[in-house]
Amino acid sequence: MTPIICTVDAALLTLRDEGLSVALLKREHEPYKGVAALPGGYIHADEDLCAGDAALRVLKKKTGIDVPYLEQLATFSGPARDPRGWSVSIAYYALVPYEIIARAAHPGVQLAGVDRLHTLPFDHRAIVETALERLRGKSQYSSLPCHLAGEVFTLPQLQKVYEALMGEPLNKVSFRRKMQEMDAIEAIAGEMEPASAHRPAQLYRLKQEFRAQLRLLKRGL
Amino acid sequence: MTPIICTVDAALLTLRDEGLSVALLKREHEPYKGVAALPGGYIHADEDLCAGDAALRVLKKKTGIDVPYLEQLATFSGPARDPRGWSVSIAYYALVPYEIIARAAHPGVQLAGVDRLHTLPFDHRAIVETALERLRGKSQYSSLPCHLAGEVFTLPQLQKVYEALMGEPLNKVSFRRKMQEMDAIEAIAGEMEPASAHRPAQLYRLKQEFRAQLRLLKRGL
DNA sequence: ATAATAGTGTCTATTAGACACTATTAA
DNA sequence: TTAATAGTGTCTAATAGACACTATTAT
Repeated sequence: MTPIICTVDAALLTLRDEGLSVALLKREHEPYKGVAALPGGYIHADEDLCAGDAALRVLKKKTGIDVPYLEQLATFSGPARDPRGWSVSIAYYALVPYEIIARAAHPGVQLAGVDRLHTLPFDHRAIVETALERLRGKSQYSSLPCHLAGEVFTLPQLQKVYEALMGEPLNKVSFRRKMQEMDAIEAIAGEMEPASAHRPAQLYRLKQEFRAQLRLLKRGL
Repeated sequence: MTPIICTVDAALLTLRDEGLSVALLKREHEPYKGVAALPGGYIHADEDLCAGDAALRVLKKKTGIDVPYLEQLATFSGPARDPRGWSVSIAYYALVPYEIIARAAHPGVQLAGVDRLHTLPFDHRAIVETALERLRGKSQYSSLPCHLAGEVFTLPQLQKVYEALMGEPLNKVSFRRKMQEMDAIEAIAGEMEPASAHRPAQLYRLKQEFRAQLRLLKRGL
């Protein structure tokens, strides 16, 4: 009896001007050697303390990035998804502000717009779709999108992030009321865009205690 | 290098008068032989088409029940959760109307109220807690609780199910408006409780198309 | 001053909840 | 008829959105 193959895969998502994008890497080994795919790899039973650690290790090794937000997505499994045999992939998604990718990503990391994805090997397409569903769903009623907005951000910037994820414009007054009610971000003394010909916006950051845990709204946006 | 142990575990949840309960079974083998635990077992690479199939197979075999609603919960993993070695458990939760359990469950199936759980082996406690969080969270804005309400049910019964899950009384008018807006259940010609000394209630059932897929509300209950 | 965007006050529309009323059954 | 619960109409409260206004910057 051949053992089951245990791997992790991660959809590393970021928001650029071109829209939401996912990080792809050319595979170094068979199967699908040379094909762009999600970063992934075997669980190392001798060093990983859980599958999430394996995902962090793989992401750091293959993309160069210490991802600030990682969440388990779902586990994909079956006899046919990997040509090597019956396999389990514990899939994660990571949210990373684009500024971190621009600064730290390995040269081989490609960003592909999620709305015009080429075919991906294995069931990586399904993993990306599931990640988008999760991200868009949780954006309706949580602080999750803050993780795409950068270390510090203004409310107009954050609103644009939410709008990009929800796919529709939001009311400015309502958005600000909701952000206040959510109580997940805090103003920083100091302002931004002093080089711009208009009133500068207040800077905010995600409160420390909500970097790992989400803050939920009683009623959505 | 020892291979990673791949298993599935399931929290089979049902709603009785005593409240939300989870199905436990005395373990037939080591480790923890004789201890009450969640139904679970190895993935069988030669017969299971995915981990969800393994969960259905294990539940049918060990509890006697063909569960009508099964959803993947999360995957638990690590070197210490199982004394046999580095292991992965793909955890599921099942929702089953109590009438089905009363009719079909094997004699060995115990139901334990989730609010006064004894210690459970492995990380089964964490699995149950995660299932409850998921169930209660989704109950706020989806048709999920309908799966605990039986094959056919009345609106007052369904409201009691939602109230049990949300832990608070709901406004009758608002609840009915939301159920109508959700459009996941349909009235059945015929009525119920003709043996009762009051006006009989209209019977409803979950629409066919929402047995496998959830229906979501734009704004929660 | 003007242009540009940030931020807020306030009115209106929508949605949720309270409450009371009618409906239908058995005894 | 009464008692009991189902189901609904309608008023009030709470929430969300529209819109306009003030604020602050560079030119």
